[in-house]
Amino acid sequence: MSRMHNPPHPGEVLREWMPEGMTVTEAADALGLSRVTLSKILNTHAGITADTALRLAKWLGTSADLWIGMQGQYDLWQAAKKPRPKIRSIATKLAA
Amino acid sequence: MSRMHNPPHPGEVLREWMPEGMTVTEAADALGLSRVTLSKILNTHAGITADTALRLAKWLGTSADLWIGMQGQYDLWQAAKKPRPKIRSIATKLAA
DNA sequence: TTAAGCGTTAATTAATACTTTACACTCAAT
DNA sequence: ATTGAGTGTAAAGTATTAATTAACGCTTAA
Repeated sequence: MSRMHNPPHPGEVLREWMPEGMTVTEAADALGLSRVTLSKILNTHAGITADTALRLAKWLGTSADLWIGMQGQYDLWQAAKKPRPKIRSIATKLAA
Repeated sequence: MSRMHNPPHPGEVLREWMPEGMTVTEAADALGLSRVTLSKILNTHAGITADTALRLAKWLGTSADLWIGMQGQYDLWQAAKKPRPKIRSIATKLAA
């Protein structure tokens, strides 16, 4: 099976997980990140690192996997948009 | 459920996928990467980027997901070893 | 003994995450 | 109307990391 298309930036999803009424400033403090860094993530201007995924997991009680996986899907989708040299499948070669 | 522990570096796994008798030089050519870059990956001295994952997928006929996911698990595991400030779970806070 | 293949290093370039500082904006409360 | 909190964003600096090419020394097979 192939993959979801146009996967969301993890920041968009994180938005939904943010506790009601909690400010970005408070959340950044809770996570031990700067306000700027968290703001960038929430506004899709920075990605989730493994370290950040672990912080989110602790904070929200999710798996770290969820966040790192989301970032991976997003990265893949973005990368797929860019040009890349044609690569011959090994199967094609073996069949030849 | 939690996650596999000590997940392999993607390079180790890639080793197993390398077609019998194919040289590193040939594989690097097929992937459009330099020999140095592929060698580093295979010897666990560099990671798999989204771009590289897409190349491997094309070449080997796997999903790109497989490779990016493996890298994510590896990164997570490595990051988990490093010290990180204690983070209070939101659940704890809500319970308070 | 040559040539191929390999691992590795070095030097360089390019992204990208993170920090702090700073500025301008909105909005609610006084 | 002015303050203050919260926000988004930009700039400047640090650090990490993936990629390149060039080069070296090693091993192995022809």
